[in-house]
Amino acid sequence: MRSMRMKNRVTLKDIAAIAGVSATTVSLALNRDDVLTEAMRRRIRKIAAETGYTPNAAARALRGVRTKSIGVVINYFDNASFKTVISGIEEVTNKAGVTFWVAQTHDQLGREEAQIRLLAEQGVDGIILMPCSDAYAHLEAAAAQFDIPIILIYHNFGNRFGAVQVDNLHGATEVTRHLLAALPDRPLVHLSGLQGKSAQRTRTEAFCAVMRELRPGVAPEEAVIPVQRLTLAEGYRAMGEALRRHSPPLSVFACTDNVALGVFKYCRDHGLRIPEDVALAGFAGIDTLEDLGIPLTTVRIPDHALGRAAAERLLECIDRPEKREDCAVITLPVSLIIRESTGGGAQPAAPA
Amino acid sequence: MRSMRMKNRVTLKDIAAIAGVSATTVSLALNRDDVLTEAMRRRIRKIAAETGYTPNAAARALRGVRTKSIGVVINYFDNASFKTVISGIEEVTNKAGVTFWVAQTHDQLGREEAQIRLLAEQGVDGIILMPCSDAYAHLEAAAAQFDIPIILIYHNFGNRFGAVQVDNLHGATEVTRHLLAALPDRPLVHLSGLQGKSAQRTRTEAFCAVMRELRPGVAPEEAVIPVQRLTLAEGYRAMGEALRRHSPPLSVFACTDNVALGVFKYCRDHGLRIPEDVALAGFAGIDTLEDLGIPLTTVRIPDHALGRAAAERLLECIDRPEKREDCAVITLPVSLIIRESTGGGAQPAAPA
DNA sequence: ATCGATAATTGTAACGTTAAAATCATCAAC
DNA sequence: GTTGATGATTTTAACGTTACAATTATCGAT
Repeated sequence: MRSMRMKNRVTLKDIAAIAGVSATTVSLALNRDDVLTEAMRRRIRKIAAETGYTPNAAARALRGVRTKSIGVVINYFDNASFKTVISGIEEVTNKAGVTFWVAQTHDQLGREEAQIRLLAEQGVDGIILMPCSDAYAHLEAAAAQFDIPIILIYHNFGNRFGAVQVDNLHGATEVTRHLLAALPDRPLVHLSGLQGKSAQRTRTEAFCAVMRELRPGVAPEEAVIPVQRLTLAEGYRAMGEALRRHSPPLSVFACTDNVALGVFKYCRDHGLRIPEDVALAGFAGIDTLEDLGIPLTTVRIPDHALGRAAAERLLECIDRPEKREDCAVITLPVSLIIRESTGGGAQPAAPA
Repeated sequence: MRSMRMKNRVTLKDIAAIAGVSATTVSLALNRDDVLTEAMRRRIRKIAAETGYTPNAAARALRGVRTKSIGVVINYFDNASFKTVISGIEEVTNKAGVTFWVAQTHDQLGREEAQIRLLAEQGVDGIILMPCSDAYAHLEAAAAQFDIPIILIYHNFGNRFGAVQVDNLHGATEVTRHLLAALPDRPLVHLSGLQGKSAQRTRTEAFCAVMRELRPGVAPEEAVIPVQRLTLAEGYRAMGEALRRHSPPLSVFACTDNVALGVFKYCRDHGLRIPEDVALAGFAGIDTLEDLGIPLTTVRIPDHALGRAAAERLLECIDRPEKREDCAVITLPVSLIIRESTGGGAQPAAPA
């Protein structure tokens, strides 16, 4: 029993033989509701169910039919936003009977290109991509060659591709204003990500704009300390750098919660109190931090809604090819969450 | 230029036409090194590269050729182990030129079944599965119907499937012994996961065995407090339950780091000090906790090696079908990490 | 030059599905 | 009871690739 391998998947032809009809009839019975006799359709579907028939996706794809699958490409599987975006995507695709494949790029252009290509070769109907840089030539090539739509998330390339992002401008402006207002007497530095991607660039620019407005005495560039990657370790390193420029008390705006965690650790290791010695804010709230007792002021971004929006747009582009010309960039709102790392709820975000 | 969609992917036949040879020759040139003239092979490969040819995966799969892709199915994308297992898998598959698709089951049997089926239909050569229960009928069915191997991770179904797991018995025994030795005067409870899966069952059994040996006065069952899911919230709830049975000081062995985090939070919220009032140990170390300043005693499990081992075994089964009969369960060693949540490094694990 | 043997290349068929065209059945209307 | 029209079903062909059998080219030995 166990060793009996039924190597041969049951196929349309098999069912056709059992039912005494043609393969086409079986195909029609299984895929259409408007064409065969009710009785015939039911009879064939019953046989299909009993024999455990499953359509051969390869044959379908070869025939040029939708595979009802999409690809999702992100930088790292352990990106803090990943699980939430994915759940948003899943919500939409599940409802539409579409499955998705996930791949990671390690934030390397070569891998991004390879993964996109692989997904396309596997016959996905479209791709949701968190790009690792501003480069897009390979994306245009792939989209054209395989004739599939690509929707970007978190970043945008001007209006070259459809994209869903968050309001980095507003978020970073708010955080910066908050830090300056809450602790007007302290120097403020910004631990800033590499400027190769739109989201990071926008945050940094917003920071500089607010600084120019409210701290006219300081050259904003002086207050920007670059981190090479958005990691805890880099945040730790950059915080050391910051303290070489300013002695506490000090305010810090980290471009990412992950980077902010590096600052937390640095302070713990060096006996600096938050917020007394170092006021700290992050960005792109890791929502588990609160439960872990890490009260970080941050900007919460709507990862779930972003995933939903991206999936909805992609499915629309797949169904209606004319929609692919629409390269609008959707920007979702963000919200400032004030916690103890910047002095606690002293300044409510809005009157109750 | 941009609007020019070259709907037609270049195919073997196209290259054949350009080169003035047959499609078969092109296929040979691209896939084999031992059959054509060196010159011919080079000439054709050059054309293929220039035209941007990519093989049609669907056609290959239909022909019954390996797709060089495998499926990885886990419970949740935000499972703390996920990113590390995946990186282990990726290391092996990358080297072999194999890609993988990832899917999640939400720990629901129905979804597990559906995802496996979908992956199989897409033509993967094999599947690595973190099962959501002890049920395996659907797995045997899928493995037989699609003639693909399945390797389990983290859990095992006796010797019915090849599996790679960690030494839960040893790990749980060590933690329990450590807690009893470090704090001999306190009551000890175990927050225990649902017993439907082998890993959780083994941990609970190990706990009970040690208790029977070293605390003969207590019925081990009395010391077991079940959690319904392996979440922080459930850990929080269960901790309340524990404190209804025993007043502090108390020792707690949580079946999972996630559950232990719930205990941490409970203690923070209720003014209980760790380890003074509550000594706490977890399992399956979340390696970021240390950096976050959460000094949890735990059992570190080798997620990366586990991913590697599973991928290696799967690829072997794919290449050599006779290996599929080998349903051995590989058990990887674990290590006890002692931190402050059980009183710190007072008891070194082994003499230096 | 012719034959044999070996290497290089090609033609054919098939994988499972479905769009489109073709055939067949049914039945109302004259 | 033949005609037309409508609906149900089938035949044919094709998607791109590769295993296999068949063919053709090459070249050394006679």
